[in-house]
Amino acid sequence: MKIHHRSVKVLGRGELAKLTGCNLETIRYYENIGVMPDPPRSSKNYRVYDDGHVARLRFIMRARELGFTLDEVRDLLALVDGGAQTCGEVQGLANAHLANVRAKIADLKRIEHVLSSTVAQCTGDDVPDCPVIDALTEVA
Amino acid sequence: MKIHHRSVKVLGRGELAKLTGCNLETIRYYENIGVMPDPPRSSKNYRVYDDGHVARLRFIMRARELGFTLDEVRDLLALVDGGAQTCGEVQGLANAHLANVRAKIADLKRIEHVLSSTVAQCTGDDVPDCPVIDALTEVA
DNA sequence: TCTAAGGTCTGTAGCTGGTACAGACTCAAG
DNA sequence: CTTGAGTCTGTACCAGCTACAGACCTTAGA
Repeated sequence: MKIHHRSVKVLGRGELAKLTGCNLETIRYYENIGVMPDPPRSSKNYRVYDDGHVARLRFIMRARELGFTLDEVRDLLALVDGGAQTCGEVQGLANAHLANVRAKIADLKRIEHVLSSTVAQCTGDDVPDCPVIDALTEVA
Repeated sequence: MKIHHRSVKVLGRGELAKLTGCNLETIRYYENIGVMPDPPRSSKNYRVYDDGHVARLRFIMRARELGFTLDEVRDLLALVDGGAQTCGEVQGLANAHLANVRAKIADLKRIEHVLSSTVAQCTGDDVPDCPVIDALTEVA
């Protein structure tokens, strides 16, 4: 798998995984669900990747790091692949996702508030009475 | 299923669901995974619940609302069931969970920051160039 | 040249936390 | 008696991976 061809490095699946930090099996999964293209195969049916695959996988991984779902990633990629994406369209997707992220933050902050204020009432002693249990048990 | 017995109301699965707001199927799921006990059965094999089941299901639902995983719920219930829980033990579990919640908030805030500052650079025009795509594409 | 270690191939099962549906049975009201 | 609603079971499905079995292939060392 160390073949050079017109300065385009050709990679096996393991090398792509190592290069991108992506899990080996995840690459195959992304191909199955169609966010990564089915790569060409060697004579012995081994997947053969190039720079384009590296770039696309990195794109996907960055989008995932930013919390985009794979469906959202698909939408982003569809725009990019179409070659006719506009800043406005992409901005729309990103803003929709941003709204989700902000909603999750709000949820978690609410949870954090309830938890921390309840735990703050704990004595931490070896006694059975506990404000946390009370909060979970009490009839709202 | 409207039988009264020494002032202990007996409930069917649908009534338990309605009373707690829990999904019907979720109740069975909780029994399968062991966070809810297998209830006694009627002569025709129907599940029969009482006040104790209502209280336990509410406990579970409140813990879930506070973001405890079902594993964490199991731990909380094990302490309560043991009857020998101490405030210190419960506090430990709650604090561990609180740390997870805070970590998630921090992650999401980081994401929110990256996303919002990138989207802010968008013109939103019908042009193909887009700062969001650039951020996802650029070689880090 | 042989062999052993590693990479790759496929399909499939597992994880969390549910949700949903099919087909059989049962119960209550009209 | 019939009809509609409730319940029973097992099973499949969702996201987003991860892991493993068993077969094949490649490469390095002896």
